[in-house]
Amino acid sequence: MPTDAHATSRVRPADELRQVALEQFSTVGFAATSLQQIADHAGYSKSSVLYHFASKEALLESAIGPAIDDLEVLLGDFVAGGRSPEARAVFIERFVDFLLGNRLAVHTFVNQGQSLLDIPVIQRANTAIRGIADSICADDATVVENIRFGVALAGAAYMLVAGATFRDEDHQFDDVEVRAALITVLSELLLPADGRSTR
Amino acid sequence: MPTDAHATSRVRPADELRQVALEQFSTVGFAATSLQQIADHAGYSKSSVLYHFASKEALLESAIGPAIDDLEVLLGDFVAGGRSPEARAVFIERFVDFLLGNRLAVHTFVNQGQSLLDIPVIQRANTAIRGIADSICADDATVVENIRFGVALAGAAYMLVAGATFRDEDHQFDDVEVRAALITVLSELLLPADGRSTR
DNA sequence: GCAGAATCTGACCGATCGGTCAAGGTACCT
DNA sequence: AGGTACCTTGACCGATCGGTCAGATTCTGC
Repeated sequence: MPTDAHATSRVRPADELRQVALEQFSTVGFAATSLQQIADHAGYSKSSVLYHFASKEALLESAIGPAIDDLEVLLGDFVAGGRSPEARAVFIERFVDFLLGNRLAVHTFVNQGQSLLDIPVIQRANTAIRGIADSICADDATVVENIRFGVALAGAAYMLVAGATFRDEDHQFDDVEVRAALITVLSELLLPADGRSTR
Repeated sequence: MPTDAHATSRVRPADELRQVALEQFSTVGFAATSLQQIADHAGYSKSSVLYHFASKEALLESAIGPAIDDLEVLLGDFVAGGRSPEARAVFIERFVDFLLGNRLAVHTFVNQGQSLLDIPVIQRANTAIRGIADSICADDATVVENIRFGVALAGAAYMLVAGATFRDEDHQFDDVEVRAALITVLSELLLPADGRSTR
């Protein structure tokens, strides 16, 4: 018997499963999310999930892989360009847009990147993050610089998903406001300011 | 038998298990950590773990409960005191010391606080965090203010544990340096600065 | 209409999960 | 020696885990 729960759905099943899985992975955690839960949320059976994706790991890879691709492009462009304050400003804006456009994926590998080190796509993500850190902070960067960078990136990533937990339902932020605020705060942190050295 | 006056006192099993469990919970995740893993790491059997703690949840509660107690005291003192820049500066310093002294517990409920909402001690932690946010940010705080606060706290918490992942083995930070750097960065974010409003 | 590919599903597998229980070990008390 | 309170453990339980597989169903090109 066909279940018309998703019979009329024109969304491709694989995409739908990716989205549901990403929501679970980012909020509940990869290990804590079972294939059965993903299947239930998406309206499929567990077997169907494993038909579209060879394994739970492959599903994770498929869900956050594109975001890592974007991040690597972002990193490449930044490394190719200069490290002037102007270039940094452009990078910050693009980086915030990246965070907003891939918030679930970002939250997943930022929060769980250290516990999933044996998964290839996570290794790719960690490498990219380290690359960005190396690019922003010179080799002779001070501890303060490294802390500043880590606080900025991790804090920004956290605010996009978990931060919503601490807001009332009717006090949720507007994405446009969040974008502007994140750019402001990250600029304060990562751009040279009067009387402060960034390297 | 409570009193053991021998010079070399054995480590109490419950404390040892708490420590091992906390290391696992903070790095691998609560759901992803099995009682068997904890038992193996501590050199006990799974049954012994469940002898000292009624359940996996009770073990979590026992492991991060004291940190939440400290956080609540910290919050209470700050609320009782003023919100002057000087009071904020004192709070920031105490907060950083709290983070350094409870880094594993903090990392656990900051990163997983949203996925463990049904556990009492986690609810307590979330309430405390929200209380701190309300105290630092006035009701009429701008979006930028909220973002700044969230980035600061989440970023700082993340840097203490996960941040170590992105450092080479022989380039680890010194705690004294980290303390000073965190105070610097958090002060930049949360204290009123020239030409910028904090509320 | 029909063949074949694509999709979906329930039954099933070995492993592991959190948790229970009774038996045994050990140290100190009288 | 017995008693007893504390500690540790293996055997065991039902449930669920990720994953396999054969078969039923739907879709598509001819």
